[in-house]
Amino acid sequence: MAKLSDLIEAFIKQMINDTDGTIEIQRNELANQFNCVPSQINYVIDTRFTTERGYYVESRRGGGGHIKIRRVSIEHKGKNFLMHIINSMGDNISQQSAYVFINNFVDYEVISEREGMMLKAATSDKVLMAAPVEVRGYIRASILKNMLVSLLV
Amino acid sequence: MAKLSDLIEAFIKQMINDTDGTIEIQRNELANQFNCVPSQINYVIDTRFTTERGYYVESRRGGGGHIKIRRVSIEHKGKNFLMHIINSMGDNISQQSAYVFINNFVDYEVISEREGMMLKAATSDKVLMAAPVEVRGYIRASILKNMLVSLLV
DNA sequence: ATTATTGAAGGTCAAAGATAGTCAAAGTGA
DNA sequence: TCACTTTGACTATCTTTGACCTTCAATAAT
Repeated sequence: MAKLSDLIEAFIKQMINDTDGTIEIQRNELANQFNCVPSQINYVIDTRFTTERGYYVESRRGGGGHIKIRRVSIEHKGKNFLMHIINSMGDNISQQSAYVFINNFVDYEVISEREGMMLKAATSDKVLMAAPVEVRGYIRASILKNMLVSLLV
Repeated sequence: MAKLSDLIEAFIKQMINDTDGTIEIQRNELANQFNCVPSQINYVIDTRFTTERGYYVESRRGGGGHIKIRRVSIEHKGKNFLMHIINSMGDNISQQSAYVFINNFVDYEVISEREGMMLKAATSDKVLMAAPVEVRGYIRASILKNMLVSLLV
């Protein structure tokens, strides 16, 4: 018997294929269809629909809450390049290192200067000051990758 | 009934678009149309049509009372407007609140949709997961403001 | 003319309801 | 054994509801 998570993964991918690349699900409802606990949906999303694999995920809690999953397109050559770089990034990145990535993207015209500025603003040390020093690099990596993937949507 | 608030928000925005930017509603009447309690109208206004989000709200009680919602005028678009909003933002912002800001900027055409996506990507709960929950709102506010300021350059 | 009363709005706030997220222990299988 | 999966108790966030409060305009009472 195939693993439940694999089934859920396949199901979600099918849904995405059936649409134009974006779906919106309700965690509880989906968990119900698969007879599993709701948090298993999170597990599937966290392990299979990551930025590294080219997915952009948003969610909202409370009444009317939902999870939105978008598959980004990597058909264009610039996009493919970007995806490779995202995959090569670690999950703990310094400001300096982030800026090197960003400058390169601008140099290679993968992103615009304006976008580069926004990326730098979002990944600067200054902006993460309120975060404990041990986790800044992780947050920065997460922000950087998520923003880059959002550009591929 | 899921997403009632979103429906009401959309309805009000539509009304505003259909006019020259100012509408006058009666709380009870609107609540009636949506089959909800009157105070839900307040909830929608308080969370989506605040001054800092580009709307000006006035109201009057008693007989003939009403709520007037005005969208900040076209003349105030652009850098000054953005700067003004940035200054009025608190320093602790939830994802939901950030997204409302961002949606409004896109609506106002102060930023592009692509830039809106990047802002959302950078201010999502998901991306700040590694930060202690008590400081997330502060980091988010910092990211949001810094990114917006970077657009003013 | 002045004041008191009343009914018709809108405002507040906190509890209850509805979702989703987290984390770590327990289970599984190669 | 070791990495991956499954579960569930606990947490965080957003929405809906309702009881109670405040304000205003019209008008009745003095």
